[in-house]
Amino acid sequence: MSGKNATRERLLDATLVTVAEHGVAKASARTIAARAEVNPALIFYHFGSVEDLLGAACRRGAEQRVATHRAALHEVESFSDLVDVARRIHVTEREAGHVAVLGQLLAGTRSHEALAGAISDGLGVWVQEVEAVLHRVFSGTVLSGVVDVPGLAHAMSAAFIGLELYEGAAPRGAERALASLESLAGIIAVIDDLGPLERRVLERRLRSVPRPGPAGPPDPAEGGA
Amino acid sequence: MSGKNATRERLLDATLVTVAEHGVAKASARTIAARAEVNPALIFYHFGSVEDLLGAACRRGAEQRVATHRAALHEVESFSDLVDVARRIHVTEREAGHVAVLGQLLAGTRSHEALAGAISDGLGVWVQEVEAVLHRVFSGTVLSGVVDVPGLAHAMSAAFIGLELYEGAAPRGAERALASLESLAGIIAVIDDLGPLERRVLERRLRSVPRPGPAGPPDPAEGGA
DNA sequence: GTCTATAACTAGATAGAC
DNA sequence: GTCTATCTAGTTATAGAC
Repeated sequence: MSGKNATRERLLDATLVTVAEHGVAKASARTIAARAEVNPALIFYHFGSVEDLLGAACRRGAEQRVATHRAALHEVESFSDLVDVARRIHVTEREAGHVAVLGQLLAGTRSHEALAGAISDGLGVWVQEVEAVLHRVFSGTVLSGVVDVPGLAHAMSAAFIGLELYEGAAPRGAERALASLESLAGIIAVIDDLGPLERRVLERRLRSVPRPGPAGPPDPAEGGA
Repeated sequence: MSGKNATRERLLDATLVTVAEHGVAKASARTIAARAEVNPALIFYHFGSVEDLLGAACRRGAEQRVATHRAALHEVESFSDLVDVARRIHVTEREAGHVAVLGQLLAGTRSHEALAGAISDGLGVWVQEVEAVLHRVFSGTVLSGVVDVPGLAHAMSAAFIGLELYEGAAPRGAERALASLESLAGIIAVIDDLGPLERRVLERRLRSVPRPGPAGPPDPAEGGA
């Protein structure tokens, strides 16, 4: 596993770094190859096209980043914990621009439609992890069964990516956005810590809220993995 | 005001359409000029560079889209209304990809850093509108004063842009994300409709939640307009 | 004020040498 | 399996005609 794999790995890593640092617009065969210190033609030899390389790097990157934070995510037990971990992930990934890679590729999908599948898969890795966390966070609370957890996992993942892109243009605004989530976490904590009496009242009232329906079929692209 | 302005307008409109339909990657001087049925050189004559044209189109587009939905936003009186309007905006803008333009340019910022100012301004137009709506929605509720409204306006705007980008790769996922917000709106409605007794209890408990601090300085870029 | 012609460069992709 | 040389097409931008 020296020759071929080494070049492949170098190219995949170089792609992620290039997209993270300079955006998908500058992620050409030449710039990526230069960063990998490899001949540009090898991109087409190993991956067929720049687009396919981007797709492969996307899946790899999502796995890598989620793996980095999986331990922290597994320790989340409350919504406050979640906001806390979100902030730490934000800080960790901000500098390197790792999460923004998904945003970059998401934007690139409009011109390179074949990327959609890879991106959907990459996003799925995050969504799945977030969903598991949310299930844990809401189980046993008054909100269990009322909140559409899988849907919320999608919403939070999309929102986080929006935030990471936002960061690039208006860091102060992104910071304030994240800070506001902390006040939300505080509110949810209060609701969750109500006494048994108030809790009973709230539970009864919440029955009027329409329950989330079944999931429905997934996106065509994200079926695979 | 026939000649010059007509060409300028044509170019601005063509830019928005091109970015919305094919993404910022395909928004070259040639493709934009072709869509405007104008000579590519006129872009450099009127705007100096493609980047500056993108910036000008961004500000214009933000104003245009917010103006389209301003009336609906002004009628929002509750969180359920807001989710409802958000969904209608989503449906209206989805096809044309108008909101995703901001996402596209946000992604483009990493390679064209001079764009940051224009994008921050464009985002500011949305954030300001959302902030006004949120103030109205939360005023008089138990959550008034507890929620960091300006921060939340930033967060919701960023989240919405993330969602519109998401739509491009995984429409089904974006749909589920939006649907989950409706269950959240239902929960907030319940909390807001509590009887005076429970309301009093909740209010007292919420005092323990740290109040949002003052705003702090805005982003360097979004100071101007 | 408007546009043509063109320069200087970079893109993706391939054929074929080694 | 790896890389050089090269082709075609598309990129920004400008100089100068009208």
